[in-house]
Parts: sequence; structure tokens; C-alpha cells
Amino acid sequence: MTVTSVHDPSHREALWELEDAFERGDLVSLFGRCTVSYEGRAASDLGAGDRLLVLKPDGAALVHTDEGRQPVNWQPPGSEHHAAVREGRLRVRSTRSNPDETLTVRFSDVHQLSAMAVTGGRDLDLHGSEEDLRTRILERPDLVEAGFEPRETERPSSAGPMDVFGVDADGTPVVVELKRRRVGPDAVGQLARYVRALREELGIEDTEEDEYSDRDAPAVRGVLVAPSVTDRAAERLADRGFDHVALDPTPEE
Amino acid sequence: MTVTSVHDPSHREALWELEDAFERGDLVSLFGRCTVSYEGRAASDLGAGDRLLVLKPDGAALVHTDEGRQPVNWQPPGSEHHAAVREGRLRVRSTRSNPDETLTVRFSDVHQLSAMAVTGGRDLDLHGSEEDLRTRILERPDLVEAGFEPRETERPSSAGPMDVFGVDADGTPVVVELKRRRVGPDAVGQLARYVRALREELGIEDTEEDEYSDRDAPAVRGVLVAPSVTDRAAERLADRGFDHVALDPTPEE
DNA sequence: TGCTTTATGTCGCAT
DNA sequence: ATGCGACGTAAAGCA
Repeated sequence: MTVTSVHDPSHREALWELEDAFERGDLVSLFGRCTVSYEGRAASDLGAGDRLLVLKPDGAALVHTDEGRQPVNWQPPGSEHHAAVREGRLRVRSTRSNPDETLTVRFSDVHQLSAMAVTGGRDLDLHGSEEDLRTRILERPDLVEAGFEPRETERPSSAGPMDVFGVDADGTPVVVELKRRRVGPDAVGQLARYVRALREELGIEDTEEDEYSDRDAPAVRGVLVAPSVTDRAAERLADRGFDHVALDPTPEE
Repeated sequence: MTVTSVHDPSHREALWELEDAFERGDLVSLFGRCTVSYEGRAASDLGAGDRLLVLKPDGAALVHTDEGRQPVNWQPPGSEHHAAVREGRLRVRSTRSNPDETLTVRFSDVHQLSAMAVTGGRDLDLHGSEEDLRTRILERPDLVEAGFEPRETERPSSAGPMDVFGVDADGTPVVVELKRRRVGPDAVGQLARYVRALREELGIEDTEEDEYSDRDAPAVRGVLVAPSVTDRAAERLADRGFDHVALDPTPEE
């Protein structure tokens, strides 16, 4: 069983850990000083305070204070968790539709973040699918592109394990990020982190901060493998010079 | 703000952290593999599984799995948390009366334990009382015993900070543990840990494992200051050669 | 998806 | 303490 946990992480580190935890389907416990706002069937706002945020892989979100059996704010199962850093601060947002409801937690300090992989049934289907996608690519690397050679899976990096690492026909390092379903801009951000980490590791100067010119061919390439991408995600991919390969976890039957 | 967190602690380490956390009035988040049994208004038993146990200073206990907004088992606020190691395994029990209800969580593995001090109002009263007790003793050390000299408060040790450290009339080191109300055997265990830690630190051979003869005068003394003790606690105190001083946090008015 | 009933409901407020 | 009603009730069973 795997538990990752970070003590007093930076907001950006917390973001990375959170995104990875969402990806793995982990049960997350996050402690920190935050404000909470909810809008939906009713509306509420909570001022700054130390609280415990629990994020479940089934979409449930719970904000607990030091008192009471009930969470002070929550989101029911079936919601979608999103994490981002806005103005340097970690923001976790959980949304659902029918009815439309949004829970937003803005952290001023993140004191402790733990993510635990839970032995559960529901998850196996999902993970199975991404597993399938990886297996498919390892068996037929040309599905990514002609001449691609996988070298390693779950290759460790300072930004966490990358799904597939390999080289292209020119011998250029390639980071491949796998997603089992249609993805938004978040996935591009995740891929970018791995690419950046690998560039640093290889001692390659990164292009300017938050700017990505397609003038210099990047010494590390990024490829996002997913059935499809949203428009915004496609823009980001283009901005950073990454490629998208449209591929389903399972071959059409 | 203070967060203590341990990754993959031993059952005994987890116990220490838990007891200290209860003492401090912390909000506790505990990840691990466990079985859960509840008896009260209804009854239930859960087999082994990875779960998140949340323990609040107001007595609420929540057992969460990876699914659902509701805890799979719980105990309402006003309950009392107790931690112990039984057969080498951490056991957390939360009980309340009216109606009589007991929640028992038995861990086979503790993966992650975090305890956070929460800025709250209700807590200040409690801590204030223990603060009072300490102040009283520092102002009138003879209340502990004639010739007692306090040397340090919150003195750090490998078993955590001890409430008051000092020396007696003979110059023998004394560890004083303060409790604001009647205590059970748990408090004696906590005092014993501090004494043992200090003995180790001072390079003093401990008496035999789990055996305490009153033949050799102990090189480090333990004194429990509390309004009163239970019978079982008194037994344990006697076994280990510790003293009890009956003292209220506030002088009778 | 929508409706009905149950719950270790919880929680607040009244007596 | 007990009784009563409200809740962002949640969750399960069923049409």
C-alpha cells in the first residue's frame, strides 16, 4: 500500500501532489488554513481558519473543523475535484451538476497533505483502463509515432513518476503522459511538469519562464496520449510545443 | 501553528503521538489498515480495509472509506477517545454514554498519522486550566513536595515535551506530569514514557523490562499531579514507584 | 432520472 | 434532559 505525504509543502508542491493523487485515485487528507465558499442549493462563506479537507476518489469532498460530526462544508460523491494555484495560493474546487454546485477552498497555508491508495473495487476498472493503454503502447510503440522507442515506465522524476519515457526516431527524449479519457488543460500542465523536471535533470536550459517559443526545438519532447482533448487543452499543447496522439485505452471492438 | 505527523510509525509510536495529540486537543487524521466494530444504538462490524480515521478534540470520531459523504462508522461529539496497544496493535476506542455506544478501531498497519493544533476558542479554556496548574506549581513548588525545585517546563525528550522537569531535595531528577482532572492508567503510561526517555538520555540503566522493583531507588523520579486518580491508575503508580500529588488546577475558592 | 422511506441520521432550539 | 422540526440532510430501494 502506498501513502505519500508532505509536511508544509509549497502551494505548487501541494498542487503537484494533489494532481497526482487525483490521477491515482487516492484518498486525500489535506490540512491547512483556508477560506471556504459554497454555492449551489444554498450558499455559504467561511472566513480563514484551520481545517481538514478530505477528498475522495469518488468525488466526495469534506471540509471538517475541530468540532462536530458533520463537515462544515462538503460536496457529494460524483463531483469533480480540480486543483490549481491562483495568485500563488492553492485552490481546490469541487463541482457537480444536477444540481449545479461548487465548493471552493482557498488555502493561505498548507500544513500537511497525505494521499493514500485505497484497496477498492471501483478503482480497478479505471486503473485497468490506463494499464491497458500503457500495455497497448509498449506492444505497438508506432501508435505514438513512427520510430518511437519506449525505455521506461513509471520513470521517477522530481515531479513524480512519468507514465512512459522513451526516445523518438532522432534519439530525442520523449515524455509520454497517458489519459484514459478526454482531458482538459490540467493534463497538459502535468505533462509540462514532467518535461520541465526532465530538462532540469538533464541540465538543459529551460525556455523562458512561462514562455514557450517554438523557435528552438526542445531537447525534451512531451506527448499526451488521450482519446481526445478540449479546445483549451489543445491551445496549451500548441503553446508548449507538445504533441497529442488520439488513442483509446481499448482498440475499438 | 503546529502539525506533527509521522509516516509508517510503529504501533507504539502511533500510540504516543495519539496520546499527546489527545492531551493537546489536536485534530487527528489517521490512515491505516484496520477493522472497525461498533456497538450501541445499532451494531456493525467491518473487516480489514484501508480507511481514514478522524478524531476531533470535541470527541467526534469518523471512520471514512474511499467512498461516500458519510463516514462508514462514527461516534458523535462528546465521546471520549482512548488509544492503547493490545497484542502489539494500535487500538483506538471511542465511547459515550446516554446512550451507551462504543466504537473500536483495531489497526493492523498505521500508514500515516497527523495531528494538528486548531486555533479555536473552546480549547483555550481547557489548556488554560492546565496552564493554571503549571503556574501554581512554579509559584509554590512545595505543593509538589518539600524541597522540590522546578528547572524547566515543556522540556523536550524523545517521548515528547514533559510538563515540568526539576530536582527533589536530594538532587534527584523529577519528571512531573500535570493533568487538570481525574486520570486513569493512560496518564501513568505517559509519565512512564517520559521517565524512561530521561533515564535513557542520562545513560541510566533501566530496571528490567516491564518490571519495577522498589529495591533500587530510581535515578529519575516520576510525579503525577492531578486532582485524583482511579484505582487502576494508583496501582500502576505504585508498581512503577511513582508518586501522586492531589492538586486542583485552581485553588479552592 | 425521479420519488419515497429510512437513518446509529445530525443539529439547533424549545420546553 | 427531552421533544420537535429542519437540513445544501445522505443513502437505499424502487418505479
